Amino acid sequence: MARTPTRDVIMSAAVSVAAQHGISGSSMDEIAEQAHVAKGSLYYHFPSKDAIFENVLQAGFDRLADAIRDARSATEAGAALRAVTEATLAVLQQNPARAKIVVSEMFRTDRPWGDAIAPARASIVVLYRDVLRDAALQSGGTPAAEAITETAGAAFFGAIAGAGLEWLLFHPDQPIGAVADQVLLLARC
Amino acid sequence: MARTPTRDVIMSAAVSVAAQHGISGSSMDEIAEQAHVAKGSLYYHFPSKDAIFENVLQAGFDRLADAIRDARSATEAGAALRAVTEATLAVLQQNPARAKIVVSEMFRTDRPWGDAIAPARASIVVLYRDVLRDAALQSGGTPAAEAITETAGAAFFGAIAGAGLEWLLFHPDQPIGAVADQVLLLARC
DNA sequence: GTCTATACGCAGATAGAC
DNA sequence: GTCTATCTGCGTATAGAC
Repeated sequence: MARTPTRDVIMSAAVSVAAQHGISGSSMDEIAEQAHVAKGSLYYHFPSKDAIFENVLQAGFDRLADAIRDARSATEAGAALRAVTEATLAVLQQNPARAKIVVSEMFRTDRPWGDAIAPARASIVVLYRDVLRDAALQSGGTPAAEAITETAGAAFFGAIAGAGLEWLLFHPDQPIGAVADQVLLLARC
Repeated sequence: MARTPTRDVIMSAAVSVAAQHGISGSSMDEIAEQAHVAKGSLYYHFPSKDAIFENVLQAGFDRLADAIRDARSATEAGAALRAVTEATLAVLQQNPARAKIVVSEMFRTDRPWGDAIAPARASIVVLYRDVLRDAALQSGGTPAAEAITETAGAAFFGAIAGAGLEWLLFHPDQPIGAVADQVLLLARC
């Protein structure tokens, strides 16, 4: 079996540690231990602790964006809302540790790496907004697509994230479809 | 004017500092500076840093729960969904610094004070669930109220929180009613 | 590329005067 | 109740051998 590059091992370890203690609460000592490398080696692959988590978040946002795009394009228009919801939940489920970090960093603007990841973050909100716009057009144009803003996109993301974390943290035995039902239930009240 | 008790000054300062740097990133030195007291005085009013934030979060959760209950009971059944949404947004807007902390701690289970605030957190999710159940009964019993679980409550909270933070952080000029519209738009797609 | 050893500052917490 | 002074450990980051 091909050996995983040390750089990736370090990033995985960082995700795992940060899921437990938060990013600020994660020490380079613990990341090194979890990655089975010496602390000094971390600084060969990354210039600083901040750089590690900048890369972690960038990768997490990119993966989420890819999942949304895939679900949106691989689905007939009428079912896009459910497809995107389930695709997002699947990404969260696939790596719950990373999910906790990505979700909790989605609305933090005060990080050293804030400027670097802002575009990736913003594009995710826009993607969710566009999915909602598609659905509005599909259902006869009410509300008007232009009336749907990034704020609604953030609400959609928040709904999936809230349900997803409740699921993974407190009711992990629920099937993913049932969780999606609870999210989409907001769309029917 | 009556002087604010030092204990409250410290808690306000802690909120303000944590909104900028996160809880782990907040130092007792900076909290003391912001509160205009010496660091030693913090330890007269609280036994530890953790204790300060346990109290901050408990108070934040309690205030949110009160707002939800008030909005729910002061409204005729048909408008409860909007009333609760706007009431929640108003709480966030009234103290954005506290809002950031409360929202970001809603789905963290790994804190020293986790057990202490878990009941308050859980009761908020249940409150949102019950508001959704009310709305389902109101609109003719579809879906069945029993089919609406805490997961939907968490989704509802997440939707409001996501929209609210997007609003306060990136589009603070929007009127609160417009933000509520974007949240409730999820309910109409 | 990976290691060990170490420099250096900062954070949480305590002691004790006033 | 509030202050100043101080202890102590931990955390990031660097130096340099292998």
